[in-house]
Amino acid sequence: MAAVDRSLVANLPMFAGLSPAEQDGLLREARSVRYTKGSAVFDQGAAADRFFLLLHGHLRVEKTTPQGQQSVVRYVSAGELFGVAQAMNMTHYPATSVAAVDSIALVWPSSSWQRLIVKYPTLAASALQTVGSRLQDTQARVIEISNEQVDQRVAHALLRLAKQAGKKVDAGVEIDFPISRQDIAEMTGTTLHTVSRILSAWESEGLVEGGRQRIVLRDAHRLQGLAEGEEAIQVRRRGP
Amino acid sequence: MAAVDRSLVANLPMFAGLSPAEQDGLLREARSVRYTKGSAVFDQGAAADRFFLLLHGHLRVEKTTPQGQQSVVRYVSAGELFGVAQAMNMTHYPATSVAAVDSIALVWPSSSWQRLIVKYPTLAASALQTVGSRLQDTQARVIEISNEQVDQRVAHALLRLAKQAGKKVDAGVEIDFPISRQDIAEMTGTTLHTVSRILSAWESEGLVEGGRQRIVLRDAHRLQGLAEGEEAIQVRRRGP
DNA sequence: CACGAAGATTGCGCCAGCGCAAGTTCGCCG
DNA sequence: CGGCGAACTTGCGCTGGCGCAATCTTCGTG
Repeated sequence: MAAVDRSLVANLPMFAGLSPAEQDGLLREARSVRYTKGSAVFDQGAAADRFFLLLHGHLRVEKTTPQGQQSVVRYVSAGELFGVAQAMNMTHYPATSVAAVDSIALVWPSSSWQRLIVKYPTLAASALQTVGSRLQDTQARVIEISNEQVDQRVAHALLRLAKQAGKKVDAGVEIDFPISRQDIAEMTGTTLHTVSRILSAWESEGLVEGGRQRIVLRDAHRLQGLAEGEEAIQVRRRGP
Repeated sequence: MAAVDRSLVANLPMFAGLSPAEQDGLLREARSVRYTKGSAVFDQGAAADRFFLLLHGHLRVEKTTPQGQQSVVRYVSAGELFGVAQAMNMTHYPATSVAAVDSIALVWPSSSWQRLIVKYPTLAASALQTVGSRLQDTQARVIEISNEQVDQRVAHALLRLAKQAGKKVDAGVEIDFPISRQDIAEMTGTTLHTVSRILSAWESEGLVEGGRQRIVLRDAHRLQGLAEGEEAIQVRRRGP
């Protein structure tokens, strides 16, 4: 747990409004922790005694119902605040966060939150903005799931993932962490089987390229079209 | 636009941490505005130049996609902050708010937000909490829509509405504002037809009592059971 | 290098719930 | 008080996509 270097965070919006001295002050209260792929940063229902800033890696946030149904709520990318349950007056984490790849996060004790937001008002603003944009995303998802066909939703999900964690490769844009068909199903409110069928179809059309826990978008533009409701290139009906 | 009496708001959590003098100070910057049933408090896409506290009434918040699909995002009840888009760094309102009944709200200019949260830190905390619990609700909805059957979702929606805006009447608990089958359909991601069928079935079982834009829950307990996945009392299959 | 386990694919049958369409009731307004 | 429109109800047929189940592929591990 060496001191965290300012340069790692100085260009994040959250730190932008702070002087170097303030940045150091805020960092001094944090520890830096590594999480290996597959390990949980915190579990749904656990006491919300810490909050985090992801420095490196990707997390999958998932929620399980009392009946055992699981859903992927979102993915967290580097630079994002997360685990701020305490700030919303919740005593326990509402979901589980799992490292999708080896990751590093800054960790503060929740008990410092009140004191810190007084000292560094940017923090409250950042939190509000983080939570706000998450709310927007989630509402967008509700509307998608309510109004769109499964293939449109999968297209939307892939495009969003690519935007958030896309890495340019020869073949197109690859999603930069391992993600299974099951994960995509849980993001889009469908089943692993249906996702698999859809991706297979798209693969044979050259829209995407799949692999085990791997997806490359080869034609983001046509996917965008699908997401917006254009008919897939498919069995053509007999015309009049 | 008479001065707002402190007594109207003193018992709201948002004002609880403030001295009477501070309460007055905050109120002095607000105007009180009436909205007649059916009128819009603000429109989706409009500049977010004001934020609000609902004093009396109920609002329906709805969102329309570019393709024209509409969804009911939530209902706002008295005592809640709303229209705080500006606080999340959004320049425009992401949804439309319509008065479901004649309503009264306190209105502050968004431009004062920054100054006010410095002067009254409770305000930032309230906003964060408001947005946070909204996020929780919305995520819960995603999971419901993803994993539950339509009748379960409708049951959940009714129970939530009753909890939030239920009025005790002889026959049970009535939802305290006009709400159409269409509205419920838009909340649960289904069609008006399906909602109508479900409510008719429930009515004939004595679970609810309906009317034009009116719903009374007669047996919240059994509805709760349905919401949690118990089989409806229905055509019994031949046993083995 | 062989094996096991997790992930992915694919065929088949079925049904919840949507779309369409026709009718009914309610409440309001002239 | 009568007529109109909005809200609601209901029947019918069709289909998207789910559930099940069997098989294949890939990767990690001993």
